[in-house]
Amino acid sequence: MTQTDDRLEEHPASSVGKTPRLRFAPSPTGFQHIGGFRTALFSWLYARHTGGAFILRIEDTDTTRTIDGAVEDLLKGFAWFGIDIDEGPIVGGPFGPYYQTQRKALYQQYAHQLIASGHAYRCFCTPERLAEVRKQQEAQKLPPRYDRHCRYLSMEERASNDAAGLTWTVRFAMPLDGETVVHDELHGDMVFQNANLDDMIILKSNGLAPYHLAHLVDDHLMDITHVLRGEDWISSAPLHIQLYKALGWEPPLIYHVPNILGKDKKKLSKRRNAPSWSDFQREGYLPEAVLNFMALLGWSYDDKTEIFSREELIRAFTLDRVGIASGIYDPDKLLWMNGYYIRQLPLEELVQRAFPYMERPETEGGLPPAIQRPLDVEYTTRVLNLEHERLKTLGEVAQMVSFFYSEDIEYETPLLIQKGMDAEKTRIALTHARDLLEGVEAWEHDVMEPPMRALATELELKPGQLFGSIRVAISGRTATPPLFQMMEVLGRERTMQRIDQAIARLA
RNA sequence: GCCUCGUUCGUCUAGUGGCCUAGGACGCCGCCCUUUCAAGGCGGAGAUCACGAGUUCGACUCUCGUACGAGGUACCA
Repeated sequence: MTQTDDRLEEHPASSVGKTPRLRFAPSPTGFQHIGGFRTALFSWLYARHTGGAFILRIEDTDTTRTIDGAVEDLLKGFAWFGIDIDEGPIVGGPFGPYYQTQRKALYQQYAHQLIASGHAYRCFCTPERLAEVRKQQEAQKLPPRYDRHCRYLSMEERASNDAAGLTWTVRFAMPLDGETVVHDELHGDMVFQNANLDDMIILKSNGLAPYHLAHLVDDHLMDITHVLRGEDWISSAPLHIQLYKALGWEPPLIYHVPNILGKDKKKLSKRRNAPSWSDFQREGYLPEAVLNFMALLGWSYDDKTEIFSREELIRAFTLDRVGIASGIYDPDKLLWMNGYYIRQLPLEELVQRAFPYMERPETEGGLPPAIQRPLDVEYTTRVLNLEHERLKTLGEVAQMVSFFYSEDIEYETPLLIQKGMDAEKTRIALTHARDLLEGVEAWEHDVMEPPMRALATELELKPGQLFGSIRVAISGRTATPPLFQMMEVLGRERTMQRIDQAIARLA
């Protein structure tokens, strides 16, 4: 037998050569962070790359932790990123339902099948007893594991427990010796000694299945070919392999993708250190930029390309280029990439996309107050044209352009006085500038600039000294777009008014 | 503690035995452009490829060990 044949045998026929079907299966216990979306993105990209299907399944079997609105938030996030779902809640599909709580009977059926075949058993231990066992094991520095008490119960004992009305769970009877090999497409073979493995619960006393059984039954029934999940699942993979074996099913191809870590090098967590998709949206990140950034977290195309549109990503994405080492999420690089994407936006589109951020009420998100509404599209286009390459997020737009819209600008008077100047010299310089501008025939930046430069020379000032004062006078700040373009957009009347106000301040 | 996975510039990464005196990007620094701030251009610092053995004519690339980090160790996913 050739080596190729061996590999084929390792890889179940059910998953090789078939149209790929990949799923993302989150539990609705909170918002989904960038790490979760990244894993979903890889599955989606591969499905789109191959013409396969992307399925969303909600793993809501832990009813105590389910949070209202989590699924809606997730769906909105997918929509924001442009990740479309072929089968799942709302869209439906031939393998539904796509909520695990609605598939309860299925898990029970297979749990009982496993009991019947001797691969699982009923466990009557109370949580109290389990806690006690664990405590003792810890005291003896033994690995905490179920002591398999109920695995060896006699028929009579089970009958009497039933008669006493004791509740029970179902546990998987792990092989006591030998080893389990988990074949992972990214990591290769991972070998586990069965003696180190636990008899895990595969059916809870409330009749619902925990992840281990539920996801596996669903993946099989939904004909999933490739399973991508976080590497934090590696340690339970041998259980899953044994489960597949006991059920007589071929496992799908398994890919444990690296986790995304926070600055603290800990796994990104919903409650601790991870932003949600809506945080990015609120702060004015472009979904295509965040998508591009996420794709590069644990995947790379080559040694230089890193800007990918959604379509380019689909074309370029393959699973063999997914990495195995977890990486730290770097907000600085995302910020840079977002600025890059903003700069690439056609001006009209920037205006359109920046509008919501300029119009939003000041109470929202603790961001700067809205500027006067309704906004004039033509005027705003001219304003944003000047700020375009200065923007890193859309969220900072309102703040940056506010002086173009408000009648009263605020600043500290000393800001007007440039290096090497004093109040009187500044006042005189501004007065000269005022008079010159008054007589300018066309209010256009390239018309105003030459005489103003000449004025600076005449007054024996450096351009920066004269222009710096005017800059503060008309904007109230020291960092702005180019002065004369700013004046042109601001208009003659307002510019003159502000210079007059500055002169008055210095008097 | 035990089990498992991982380890290339601060960060994301390229690299599959000789193309590597290790390439790109973000960030950082400098110069140029310039009325400010950006953007852009150019250049720089920054990795003894975690460490130690071994295999080999030759190792970032293969093997083993060690260290460190992370994940798991629930009737959570």
